[in-house]
Amino acid sequence: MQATAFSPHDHTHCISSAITHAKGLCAERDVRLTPVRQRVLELIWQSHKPIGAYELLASLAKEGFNSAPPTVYRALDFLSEQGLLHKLESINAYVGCCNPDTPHQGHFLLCQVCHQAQELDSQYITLALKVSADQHGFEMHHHTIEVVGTCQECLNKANMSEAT
Amino acid sequence: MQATAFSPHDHTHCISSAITHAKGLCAERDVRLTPVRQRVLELIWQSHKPIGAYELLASLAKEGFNSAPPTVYRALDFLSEQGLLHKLESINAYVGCCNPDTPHQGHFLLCQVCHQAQELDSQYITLALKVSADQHGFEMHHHTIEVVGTCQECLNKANMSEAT
DNA sequence: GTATGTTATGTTATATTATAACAATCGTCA
DNA sequence: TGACGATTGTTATAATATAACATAACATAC
Repeated sequence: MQATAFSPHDHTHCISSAITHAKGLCAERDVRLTPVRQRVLELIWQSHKPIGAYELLASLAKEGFNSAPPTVYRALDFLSEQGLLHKLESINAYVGCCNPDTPHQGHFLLCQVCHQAQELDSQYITLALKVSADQHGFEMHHHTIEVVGTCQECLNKANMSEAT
Repeated sequence: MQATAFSPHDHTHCISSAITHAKGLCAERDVRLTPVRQRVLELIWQSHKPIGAYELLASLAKEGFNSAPPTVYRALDFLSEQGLLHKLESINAYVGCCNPDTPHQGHFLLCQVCHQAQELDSQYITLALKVSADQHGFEMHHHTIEVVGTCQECLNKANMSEAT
């Protein structure tokens, strides 16, 4: 589990390592990380916040890529199938997946102030969901867990400015 | 907690009791459950499945209500503020809230086969989310928990037809 | 009971998010 | 090379949601 989204960190490193990782995975799986797919993944990782499809599309357009909606949605579909990103349903935005090796659905903390997203992978949450589903005889396929609130960094900033 | 959505039950009773309940709550809170708001709530409860805004709008139109999108979205906003319904973010659809007295966010089981939704209120899920949030110093405001899979009824049906 | 402010609704237009459908191109490999 | 599947291009449209401003209904102080 990576837990750095809300903290200062070398994000350039995040991007390049995510891309390297993605290239490796796609090679292994014998699927094609084409230029537009790779660029979309880079743009997603470059953004410090979850990014919407049409914002991606605008960036692609500036860079001379084809810029009709299907282009970006196809890339998002591909990346999603490969587990390289997650869609945040409550805000219709996309984030890179921190751990694309093992299939999973993310659990997310979304900060209302800085709009950054932190992916979690809590065993407890997964277990609690499984227990609830089992109690109802429900067979769980996938899930969406999005917690909206204020991250530690933004809470600190708020406290600082209050103290003055 | 109510756990009947996936099981056969007297749904007419669900609808009327939900409306009676809503009327009481709105009276207590001194807010107005106007005709269009009440009708939207009824339509939501009448539907056995989560229902979309434009489907509601079509029903309202047939009944002679004003039928421009703001009408239904305003009603949905009101009902949501009063805790009388939940929005299922992953499918852009709305369901009546089983327990509008106490403010909460629902946890939902969504069946891929019959498309019904079951609201849960699991203490374990809530606790697991709180623990995860606390670990990250994250102040939780609200959340979206949607589990997609197959409900017991539909699993049974599938097994039955397999057995033949 | 009427002026006034507030809440709710009507109306038009448009923003935002996403997909359908079909044509053209690219890659691969027999 | 030619045939096939995968990918991309292109046009159009579907589906979901909100902005902005006008009008009407309701509440209440005077």
